[in-house]
Amino acid sequence: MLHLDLDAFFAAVEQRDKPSLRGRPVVVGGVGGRGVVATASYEARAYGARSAMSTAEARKRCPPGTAFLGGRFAAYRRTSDVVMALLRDLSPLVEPVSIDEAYVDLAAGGHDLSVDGVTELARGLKARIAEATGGVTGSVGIGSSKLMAKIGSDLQKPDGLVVVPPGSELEVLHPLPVTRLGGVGPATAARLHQVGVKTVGDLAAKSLADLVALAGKAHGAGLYALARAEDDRAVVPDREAKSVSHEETFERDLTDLDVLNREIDSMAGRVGERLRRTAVSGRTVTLKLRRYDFTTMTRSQTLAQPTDDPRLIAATARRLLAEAGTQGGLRLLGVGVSGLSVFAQGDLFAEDILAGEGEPSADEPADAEPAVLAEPPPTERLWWPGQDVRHEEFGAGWVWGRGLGRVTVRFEGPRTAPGPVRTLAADDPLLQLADPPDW
DNA sequence: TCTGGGGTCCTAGGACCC
DNA sequence: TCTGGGGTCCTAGGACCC
Repeated sequence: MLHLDLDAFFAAVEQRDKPSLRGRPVVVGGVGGRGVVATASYEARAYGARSAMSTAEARKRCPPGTAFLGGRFAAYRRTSDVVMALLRDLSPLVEPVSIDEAYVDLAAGGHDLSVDGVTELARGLKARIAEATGGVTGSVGIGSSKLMAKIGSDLQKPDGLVVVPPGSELEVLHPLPVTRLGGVGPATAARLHQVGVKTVGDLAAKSLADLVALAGKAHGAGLYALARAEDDRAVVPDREAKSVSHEETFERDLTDLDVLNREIDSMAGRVGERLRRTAVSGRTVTLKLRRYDFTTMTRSQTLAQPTDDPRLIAATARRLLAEAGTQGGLRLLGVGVSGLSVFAQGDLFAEDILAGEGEPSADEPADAEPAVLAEPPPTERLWWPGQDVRHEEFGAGWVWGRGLGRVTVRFEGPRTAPGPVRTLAADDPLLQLADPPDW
């Protein structure tokens, strides 16, 4: 198993693209009054800037001339894609953990798995990454499991390369602080320290029953196994998303319900757009709120049918906010959808709910009547339920598979104008189903 | 000018069902 | 005529990760 972790990734991309930033402290993250640091370059870390620190604190620590940047995620995404493609040249089993981190199952790539073999392979990979990205470096760890690969990549940052030879796992693992294990955060670390556990070796001396009592059933059993370097977690290349959400911390706490409701509409719009882009819908709408005193709560409601309709998501979230109240002011609101499935049921149904529940027109812009901006293009494609079809592939329509012998085509206007829904029978000529699958 | 934003997984209680 | 027992779904919160 190989683990790759790109070094100070966002800051490294900025330094690559802006030569004037090279060799200087760079901090990427929120630059507003309530921002936090996403990535600090190694030069900025020398002054004590760290990820997750408030940007205000980082400004105090870093000298004049430090660059504080808001971040250019499209550039980071492009660079990440280049790196992930290099990893996929090594093996079909690549699991991106985040934009700057991935596991690679080298065994599935048919490589020489000797220590010398994988060391050479990693050297070549690092060189290709630096070349293809214009100088972004990564730290590589290789071992007999995800655990050991990740521990290895962490051992020699930045620009590191550590191979943990099979058989030496416990030797490497046991002297390390427990906090190096994934899943041991501040809360678990504090509890472990209370019972005298500081290193992974200390952890390995605890009984399974002790750890389950301390950390719960699943977590306790997980710690027990990791302390023994027992880890058979597989590389999973394509994880399906389980939820989609958007949240926002305001520059100043907000109290006005009208203002907050407009924020909800905007966030529901973004969530709905992302659901549609990935051709999924969800049944559970969750409102997250953080009050003036940083207390955080969630309120959720599960609908009878999955939806991707921003209006229904917003109406549900608004109701949850009205029930929760805004007393004292809110510093954050978030809107999320979970319980995802691959088909969109019932935008007609959603219309019914919106129309049937009180003040619909008060919530709706005056020009809400759906606009058909374009007829569907003459199709040369076969569509069937469940098929993943991208917007640009067929112009103005969206296709949703329902698996019930019909296909819903949604005609989309500009981003702000949801279109009507037309349900087509399986034999509708629009679909040109030459060879209908067995629905 | 304390404390982001996007996620995942787990736990626990109550409702409900057979 | 003391108190069953699983299973699933829903909701809320917490811990954790990058």
